[in-house]
Amino acid sequence: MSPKAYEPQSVENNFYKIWENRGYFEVDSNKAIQKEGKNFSIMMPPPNVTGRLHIGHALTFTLQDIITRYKRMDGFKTLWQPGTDHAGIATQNVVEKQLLAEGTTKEELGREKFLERAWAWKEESAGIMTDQLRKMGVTPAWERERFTMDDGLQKSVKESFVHLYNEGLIIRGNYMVNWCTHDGALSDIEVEHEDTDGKFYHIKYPFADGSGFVEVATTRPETYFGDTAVMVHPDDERYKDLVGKKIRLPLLSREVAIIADAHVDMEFGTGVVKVTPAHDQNDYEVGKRHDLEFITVFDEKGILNDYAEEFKGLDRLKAREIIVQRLEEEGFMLKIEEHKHQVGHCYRCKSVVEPYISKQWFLRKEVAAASIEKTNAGEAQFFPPHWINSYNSWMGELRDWCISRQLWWGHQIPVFYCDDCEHEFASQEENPEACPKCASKNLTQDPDVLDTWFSSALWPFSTLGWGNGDTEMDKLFQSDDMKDFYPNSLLITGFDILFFWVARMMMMGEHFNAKLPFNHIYLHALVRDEKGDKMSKSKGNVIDPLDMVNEYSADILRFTLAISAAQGRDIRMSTEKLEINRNFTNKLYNATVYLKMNEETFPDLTSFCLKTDLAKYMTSRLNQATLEVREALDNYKFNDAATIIYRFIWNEFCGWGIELSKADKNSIIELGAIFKDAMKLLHPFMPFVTEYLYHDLSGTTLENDESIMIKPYPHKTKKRKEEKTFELIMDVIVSIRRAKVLVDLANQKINKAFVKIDALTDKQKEMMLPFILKLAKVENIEFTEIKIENSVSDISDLCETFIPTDSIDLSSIISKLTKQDEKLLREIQKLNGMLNNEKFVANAPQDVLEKNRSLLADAKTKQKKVLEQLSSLKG
RNA sequence: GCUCGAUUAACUCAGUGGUAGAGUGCCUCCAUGACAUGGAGGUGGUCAGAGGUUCAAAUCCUCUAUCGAGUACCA
Repeated sequence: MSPKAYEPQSVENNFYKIWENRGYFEVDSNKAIQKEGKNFSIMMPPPNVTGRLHIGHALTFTLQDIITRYKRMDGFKTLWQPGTDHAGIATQNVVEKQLLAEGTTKEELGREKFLERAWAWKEESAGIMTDQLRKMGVTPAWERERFTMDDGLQKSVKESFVHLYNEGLIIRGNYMVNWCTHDGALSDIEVEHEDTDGKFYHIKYPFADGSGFVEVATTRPETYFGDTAVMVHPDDERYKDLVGKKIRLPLLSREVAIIADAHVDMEFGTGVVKVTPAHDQNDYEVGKRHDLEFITVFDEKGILNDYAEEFKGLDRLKAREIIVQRLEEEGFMLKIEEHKHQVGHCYRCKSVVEPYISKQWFLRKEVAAASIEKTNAGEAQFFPPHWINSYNSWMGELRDWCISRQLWWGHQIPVFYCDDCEHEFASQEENPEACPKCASKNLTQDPDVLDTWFSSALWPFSTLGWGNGDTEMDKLFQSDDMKDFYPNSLLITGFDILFFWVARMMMMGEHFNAKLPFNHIYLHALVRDEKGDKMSKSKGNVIDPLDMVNEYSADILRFTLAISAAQGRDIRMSTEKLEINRNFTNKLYNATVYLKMNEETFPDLTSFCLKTDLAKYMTSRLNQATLEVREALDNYKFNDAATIIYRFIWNEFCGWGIELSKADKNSIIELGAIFKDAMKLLHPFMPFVTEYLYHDLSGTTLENDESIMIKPYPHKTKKRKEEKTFELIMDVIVSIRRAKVLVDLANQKINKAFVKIDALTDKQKEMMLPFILKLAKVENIEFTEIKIENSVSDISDLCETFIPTDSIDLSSIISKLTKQDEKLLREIQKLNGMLNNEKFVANAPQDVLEKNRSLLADAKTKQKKVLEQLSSLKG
């Protein structure tokens, strides 16, 4: 006995295991339907091995799976490459926290032991993540799962690094970088600028000769120990004579000169600016222009050094208040203003980021030139297209990318220093034997690791074996992979990592393969809560996708995300939407129940010729839906594709197809075949329920038969001539139902109705009749060419219908209408009485007056309609 | 500051030159043999505002308003 409703929990896990065990997710699972030369590849954006899947993952992987399943069914040799990312800073922080909880630190453990811990954590976390992905029903080629630090990918990172190093595109130098006192050097985009309420400190900078002072304003007074000049604008009349004069820094014995530099904005502040070349990006440039001294005043942890004299040993931020207090005591503080400005924070640990001079490795921006050109020449296409603007504006102002990180977890930089001759060289070997210059065996590897995004940037081709050597060849990748799958057909990811990841893949992919890594780049938006707020742990409005899978089903979550995924628009997630789509799965299930009530099993649509007019009509509509779904999917309009299927199944197939079949039982077996094809259309969106119902209708089981997921996706057939007649049938039925409502006979069977349609053939009439009788609930239909008197009528788009009033008992309707008329008359009289009363009009509040007037108008309109109906019924 | 996006029915949103759409809600009716997680019929919109182009504008152009995002910068 079938259960009353579809039970996803008992289906989903079981089906997934069968699919995976049968290798359906792997490249050649659809060999039987593959067509020569049709290849499709897409790389999974590797989730970080730091935790659990969130709703954004659910969206991105759902969309990727929809396209993958579609392409696989459509005969493409399909690769969806899975994997996880080592996520340097984030993962190291997670492991450090674990150590902290155990009362130890990574320094106590040592680098080697720490890395063992990190690897153990990685194994655990990656396992959790991929299990969660399986719950979503997604189908990447799991046998090829990669990790950004596995053996092969370590090799490809070294390969690319050594290559770029030898080309002079990777350089090392002392530059001003973004420095996090917790996480070390960061790239420009790893700094989040936030509006902050700060203070503007106006400090007295006295002339060294005691002849007065200038007023200098700063937001970071703790940096003044590193001042090596004071500057004014060369055209500033106020300060022209001061240039060249000496300043004695407050509380210090050090003297600095006043210089002129056009960088100064005369309008802002006092027009006099302190210059701290070692702690400010602009001052750094000024320092170089004027050959100033670069004085660093705090160490890598942010602790003030000797230059801060009495404040030495304090954290630079904690010291600020103390310094300000001292300046006040000594009379150097002129005033303190409230000041809104932007302060950079570390995107991982939220510490205040400092501009800091440090020796780091950089990838020179020149590496991106060709990729920018090719993108603009149209070699890769963005969806939605406006993203190319953001891409260009960022690429256009690209700066050298700081790629070294002061971490242990990651790809250690493959550069070695000779302890004897100081020669520096890059090597792919793990432990090079000797210095290539002096043959010394005393070599030291650079202790830093590479920015995580460096290895991610190689992902579209490193996973295809590029630079892997023969590590795991034939298992994780094949020798033809680069030929078959590069460039990747498509990238799907969130717009928030356009710069972090997409841009970097573009430059690296182009540099190493002379082709951009993607043909299409689809950037999806953010998932928000039902009020449109961003989800965050602190707000407590996070929706856990796994909870949704358990509460509803993977199918329902996936369909909800897909039908909401309009290009370039954020998605508002709500339980209401999930419920709507749960109702949809219920509809699918009950349609199947109906079909099976009438037939035991149903053939495939392609295996026989349709006989009934209804099935021919429905197949024509299915064809239209198929056309539109394919068009939508080919353009990554997931919401449109899902909507088209939803409407076809609910409104057309269930709303009309099933209802009409009640007048022609011979059509049911054919409708079942059509429904099975609709399940194929829907399969990429709702893989489980479609698999279940497909087999249920076929009289097979997944256990004993082939899956729907490697059957051909429906193709367009042709539009059928039956559509026209069925449009008439439906119009007549709706028209008669409307007319019945007029005489209060909705849902009741009536004896007779007339239908007036111009130019109808006898054959059409014959085809139409049984459907109209059944669905309009009429005993007799007569086609007419003239208007019928003594009847209620309905004028529709394609027809006019008449229900004769002589054949039905009108007395109850007439008495009901008469009563209504009497009641309305009393109401009108009462309102008229009030409104004709001068005293009432003069004294009643305006709103009461208006309300009564509008009530009167409504009552009059209603009465008019009632009287019209009465007179038409009385004939 | 610059760039991009959004503004369409009560709500959530589709709709890139050709008679304004869907789902939900709302109103009226219905326990009818797939489904009340449902069915039937209906109500509901100066497409943010103002100009312009066009035979024709929600759609293209210009400006304005409001909201959102990114990015740069003021020491």
